[in-house]
Amino acid sequence: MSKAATKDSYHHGDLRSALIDTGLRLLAEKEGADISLREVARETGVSATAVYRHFPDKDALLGALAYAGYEKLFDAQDAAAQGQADREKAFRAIGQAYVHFAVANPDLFRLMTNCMPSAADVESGAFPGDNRAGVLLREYIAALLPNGTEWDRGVAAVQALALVHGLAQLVLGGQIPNDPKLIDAVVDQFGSWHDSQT
Amino acid sequence: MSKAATKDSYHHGDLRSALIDTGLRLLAEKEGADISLREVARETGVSATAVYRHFPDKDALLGALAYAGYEKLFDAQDAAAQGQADREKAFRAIGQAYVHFAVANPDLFRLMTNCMPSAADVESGAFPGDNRAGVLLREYIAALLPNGTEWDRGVAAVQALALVHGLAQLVLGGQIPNDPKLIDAVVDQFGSWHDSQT
DNA sequence: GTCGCGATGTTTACACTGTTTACTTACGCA
DNA sequence: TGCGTAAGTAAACAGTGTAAACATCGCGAC
Repeated sequence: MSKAATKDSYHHGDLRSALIDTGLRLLAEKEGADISLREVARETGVSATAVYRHFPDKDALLGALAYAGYEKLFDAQDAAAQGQADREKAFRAIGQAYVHFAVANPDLFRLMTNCMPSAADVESGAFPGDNRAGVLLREYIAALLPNGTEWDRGVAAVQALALVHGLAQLVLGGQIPNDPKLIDAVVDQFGSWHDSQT
Repeated sequence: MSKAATKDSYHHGDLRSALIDTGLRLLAEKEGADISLREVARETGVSATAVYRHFPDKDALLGALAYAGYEKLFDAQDAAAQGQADREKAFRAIGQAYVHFAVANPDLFRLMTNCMPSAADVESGAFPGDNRAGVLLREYIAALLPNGTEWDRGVAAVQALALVHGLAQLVLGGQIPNDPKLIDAVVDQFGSWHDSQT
């Protein structure tokens, strides 16, 4: 943002974020078709090789798009959790927000799952692992299983992640109808299972 | 199989299945890299355009590979269910077999999820929806929820699918350690949840 | 002020991809 | 025996990711 707004000059000003912006736009516009480095450059009004001044290769560009996608996802999850009365409802809202985000941004979400940060990435700080959703997940599970071992809590966390992620994937693939009531019911029942275990 | 074994002649004999074989082989060999039509043809010892006599385009070839993958997956699930004492254990074995298959064949599994048969495909008969795993899933859920409505059973089925599919995806992506004990525990606990609800 | 250097662009080129078109081969049936 | 057609080929085209060499601007040191 420091040297932006000089888009007509030889030097672009802030090409890196401009490329990310058009990348996100193309992902939102072109349903199903995957994105090409040259197209992102062309649509930004810049030569293809200019991209290489800001990203080592195409994967890095896609990774940056995925990163931006995760930030949008976390924002949506935060917003969904904000309005909830208690922690349990917030927890469920976060899970539902995950699926709804995937449905609303199918291509971006698919890209995100392809470039998903591994546990190593998060620990090394390359990805923002300290997002509010992750914190809430840990908090919620700790509260649900106060007497549970670390192992039990880990299993519960994995279950929550897998359920929500698999649900999103299946809805996107058309194996499960995109029915908000069904999605909410699946997530809600997962919560009540853990309730019944306390 | 009818006119095979004449691989040295101008006409290949059974090129279609030969292409599928090398496609599966390449998927198993090249970790992470995606497959190219030309490479499949080259590796089969045939020109690239010969592929088009058997598949309308690349997507169709990949679809055939995915189809073959599903058959292997269903076989693995059948085998896993076979040795189990009761239906409940068979149910869990099927779920675990799903994840283990994904871990053992990561690239094939990724391809399968990209070319996943939609509900419409299965109903139209394009994909074998009558696999033993699907039947067992329905049977098992019907037995678990004898008094449940159709809706309840649908929710339970979606939960089972989403949990197992999401688990496979997360393990493949490295977000969850590839720990068989963890995988089994996650699937097992899902079963005990439903047990506690009956 | 101006000068030069490094960051940021561009053009050109290469190997590779999926796909179309036109041509060739050989199998099976009349 | 001959021929139609299914099943192969080679050549060409547009598009891709990327490397190499060249051009342009911005900013700090003299």
